[in-house]
Amino acid sequence: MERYNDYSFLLDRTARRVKQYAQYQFNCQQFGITVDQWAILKGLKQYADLSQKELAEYCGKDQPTLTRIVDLLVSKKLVERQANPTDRRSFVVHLTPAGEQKIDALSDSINKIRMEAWKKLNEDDFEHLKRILDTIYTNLNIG
Amino acid sequence: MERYNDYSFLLDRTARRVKQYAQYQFNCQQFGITVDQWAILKGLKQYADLSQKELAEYCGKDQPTLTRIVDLLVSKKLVERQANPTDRRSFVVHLTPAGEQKIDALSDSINKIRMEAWKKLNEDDFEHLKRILDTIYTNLNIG
DNA sequence: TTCGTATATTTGTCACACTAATTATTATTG
DNA sequence: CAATAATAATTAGTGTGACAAATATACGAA
Repeated sequence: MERYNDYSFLLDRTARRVKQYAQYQFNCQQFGITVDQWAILKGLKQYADLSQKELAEYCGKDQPTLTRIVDLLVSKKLVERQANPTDRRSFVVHLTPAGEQKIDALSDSINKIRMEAWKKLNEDDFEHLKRILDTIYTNLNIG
Repeated sequence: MERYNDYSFLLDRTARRVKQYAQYQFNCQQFGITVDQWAILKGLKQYADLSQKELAEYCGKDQPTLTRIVDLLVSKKLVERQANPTDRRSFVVHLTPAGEQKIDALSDSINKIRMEAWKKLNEDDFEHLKRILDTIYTNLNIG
C-alpha cells in the first residue's frame, strides 16, 4: 500500500503548521518566548527541578538542543542552573520567580491557542490520533 | 478539555521521529541526500519542471527553504535551474538524468523505509489520521 | 587506589523553518 | 509613458534538530 507513504508528508506538514500557528500567536501577543521554550517551562512546572538530562527526556528533546534552550531561558532570567550537590557533572534547572510568573500569565492564552486546532474534532478523534501516533513512534524505535 | 493540548506534543514528537528514522536509514544505506531533498526530487518527478514558487507550494516548503534545498541539489548535480522564457524573475527547476536515475534507484528502498512506520496499522487508521491531520491543518489557516 | 569506562553537559557543524529585508523583473495605474 | 505596486528569488538572522566530538566528573573492577 504505497499510498500510506503520504503519512510522512501529512505529519510533517501538520506538525509544522501547528508550531508555526502557535509561534505566530506568541509573537502577536508578545509572549517573549518561543513555543519550544514554553514546552521546557511547562515541563519544569510539572516535574520541578530536574537535571538537564531528565528534562530533555520528559520534554522529548535531545540534550544539545535542551542545553541551548536552557541557555536562552537563563538569558531571559526565567530559569537558572543550580549546582547538583550529589553530582558535579550535572545541573538542576530551576524556575525563577519570573519564570513561575510567566507560566501563570500565559497558560490560559496558550490553552486557547492550542484548542484552535481542535475545532470540529472530538474525544474519539483524540483517542485515534494518540493511538496511531504512539504506534508509529514505537514502530520506529532506532535504539 | 485541556488534555487535548497533548496533540501538539505528540505530533511534534512523532513527526521528528519519522524524519529522524528515515534520515538514519538514508545515511546507513548511503543514499547521499537528505529526507527533505528527496521530497523535492519526488515533487519534481511528479509535477515536472516547476518554478521554485510552485515547487515550494506543492512540496509544502517555504521559498527560502526551497532555495537552499535546490542549491544543494544543484551542487549534487541532481537538478538544474533553467531560465524561464516567459518570466525572467523565475527559474524552472529541472531534473538532470542523474536526478532521474537517483529517483529510480532509491524509490523501492524508500517505500520500504516509510512502511516500517505503518506496522500494526491499517486502512481505517490511515483514513482517520488523514482526516484528523487535514482538519487540524485547515483549522490553523493563518492567512 | 588507579585505570578504564560510563555519564552529564557543552560545542561544532550541517540542515531546515520562519521572518524580514533586498534585488530584479513584471504588472498596474494614473 | 512614467511612477508605483506586486511578484520570484535570494540573503540575513534567529531558533531548532540531529549527530559527533570534546570535557569534566563519577563509577566499577583489578
